[in-house]
Amino acid sequence: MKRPTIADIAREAGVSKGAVSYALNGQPGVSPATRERILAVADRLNFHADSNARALAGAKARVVGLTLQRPPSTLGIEPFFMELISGVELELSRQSYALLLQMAPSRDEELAFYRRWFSEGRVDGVLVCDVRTGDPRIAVLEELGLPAVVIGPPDVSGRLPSAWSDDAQSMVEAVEYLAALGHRRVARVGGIPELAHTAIRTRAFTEVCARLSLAEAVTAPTDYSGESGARATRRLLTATTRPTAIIYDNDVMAVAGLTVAHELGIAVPSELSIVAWDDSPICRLLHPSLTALTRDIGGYGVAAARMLLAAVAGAPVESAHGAPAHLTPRGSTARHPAS
Amino acid sequence: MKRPTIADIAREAGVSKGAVSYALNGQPGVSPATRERILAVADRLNFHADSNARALAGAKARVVGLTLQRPPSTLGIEPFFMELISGVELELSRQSYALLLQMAPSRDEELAFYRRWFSEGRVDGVLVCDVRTGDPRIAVLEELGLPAVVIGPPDVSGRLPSAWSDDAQSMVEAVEYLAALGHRRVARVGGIPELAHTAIRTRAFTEVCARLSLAEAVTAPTDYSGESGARATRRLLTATTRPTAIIYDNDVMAVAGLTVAHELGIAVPSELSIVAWDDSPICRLLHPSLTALTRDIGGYGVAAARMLLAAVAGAPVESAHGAPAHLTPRGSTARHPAS
DNA sequence: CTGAAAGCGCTTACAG
DNA sequence: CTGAAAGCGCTTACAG
Repeated sequence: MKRPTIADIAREAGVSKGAVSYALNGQPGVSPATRERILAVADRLNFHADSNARALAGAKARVVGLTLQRPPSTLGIEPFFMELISGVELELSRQSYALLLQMAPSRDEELAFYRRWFSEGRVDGVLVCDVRTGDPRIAVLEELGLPAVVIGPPDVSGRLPSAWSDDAQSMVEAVEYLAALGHRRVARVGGIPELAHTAIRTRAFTEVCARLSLAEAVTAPTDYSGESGARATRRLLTATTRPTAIIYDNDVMAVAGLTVAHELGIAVPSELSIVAWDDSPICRLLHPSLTALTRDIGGYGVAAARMLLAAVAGAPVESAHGAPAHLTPRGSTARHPAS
Repeated sequence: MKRPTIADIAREAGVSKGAVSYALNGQPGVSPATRERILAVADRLNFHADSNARALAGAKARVVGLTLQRPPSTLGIEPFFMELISGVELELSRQSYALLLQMAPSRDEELAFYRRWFSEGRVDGVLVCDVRTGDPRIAVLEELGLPAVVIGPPDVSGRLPSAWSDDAQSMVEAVEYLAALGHRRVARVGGIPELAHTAIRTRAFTEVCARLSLAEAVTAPTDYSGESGARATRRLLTATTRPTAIIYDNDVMAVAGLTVAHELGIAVPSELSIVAWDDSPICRLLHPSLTALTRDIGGYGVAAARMLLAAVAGAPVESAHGAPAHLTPRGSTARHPAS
């Protein structure tokens, strides 16, 4: 099937190719009558400008890139990223942009993809996830001058704008809630320690526990997988003095934690309270349903995409703070000692 | 930052642009010595050919597209698709291809994306998911002549090659297993009825139940969400004669079903056996762990991507059958009446 | 084996 | 307001 070009349209409409381009892109330079005639022909021929030709001629590629670092063996993507991508897509579609998705086995390869995309002129900008302290990607992106938005805390995003919310505040809310329920030994099953937002949560957790004079605030590190969450929970619950409440850095691990408690014969919530950071349908479906720190993850995606497209368009873009995760109390938390 | 072009390389290496192109693409037309010199320069300048220019000049865009139909409100992507996408990416990366991911609110918009991608010259081919009987996308893709591979049963893929496995056989395996455990009233919480593979499973379920003289084989339709799975389970378990075993068309609904059973005070597996179609880490983590129909979803993605790239390269491609899902017995199934 | 040139389908100054 | 032309960075016949 032959695709129509602006030359076809120009011929049909009896104008020059330049006029067609101006009309199609809403640029001045053609009279309203001519414009309308051109658009009618384009519509009739079901014309869509070749994106390669447009990009080559200096217009935007109308594509942004997103890389996800994950070992090649890992199957699937965490719920967090699924929601994030949904949100990103929502905003991109709205502005007729497409998303190039790339899984990278390592941080180095992630960097290589950014460089390659830049060299190949494939993307107009990129989204950056899972930022670590001193993440080399920030400097490289700044150096390349490729528009980019960081989905993560602003203090590690360098001069790049970031979209995130205040994790420290949410952590304080969760711990204060547990303390108000009478818990004195609160533990945490944390995310990947190297990630910047994990560090922020850890610091906040330690500080608020100290401020409330709770027992030593233990954070068990994990890789975010259900398996590692289960292992960490087992270790915490079989220690000599076990915690009466555990905060999990994601919902997958909280589900695993609930199962481990069952398995050890520890009743939730009467003997153990559980809080999941990030809410998901499964938190509501379980029995007991999980108390969660709820946030609009898709909203992060929408915001980040919007900021990125603004940056691509050359507008000055500032970091945006979304609403912090807020506590949604459900059946997995209760007073301690349970009354 | 200025990106190097083949002109820069040609100048540095003291050859023509044509020679650079031939050398870079492994084409004949340059002597080994010249080729090596050119490649060395390209490497030193960290050169990557502009993909827009390449595609415009008639080479491949090195991008394939994948659309996912989902209502705009839906957050997240089902585990099945995450695994599938992981597999697709794995193979695409291997061949230096990128993936354009697009969520479409409706079937019509999905079609519009295919057409647009084709017109814009954005993709070399597309992957097609969630095929229905008489799906209009098949005919459109055949008409456009855009290389495409269907991830779904071959009997609805028209002349397009498909990657899938025999769902009927797996369904038979699951029902025979339950019958062997003594179950006579087996129900099913099925997926979206319009999808071709759902229809195949439903037919197989009905047939095998009849063959084994089991009670009327009821399939409750759902939209694959945990919520709809929970509702369907509640209905089945509160009917006058309730089933003693339920097969769920995905893991999310099986988890929801287990929770509903708990909630109604029906013990799993002693009073109710549960089988999940598609296995996932959560099936193993739950208590009891879920008996599942396990299949290599990522493998479908790998196979489909490989077939698509072969088709893009102009090779004849035949539909491929992967290994069918096989039963992985775990704690959620037992003899009935439980001994 | 190599070089010079046309052409892919656009966009965008530049003249009229 | 419009047309003719250059140019984006490649690939690929076509001559030498």
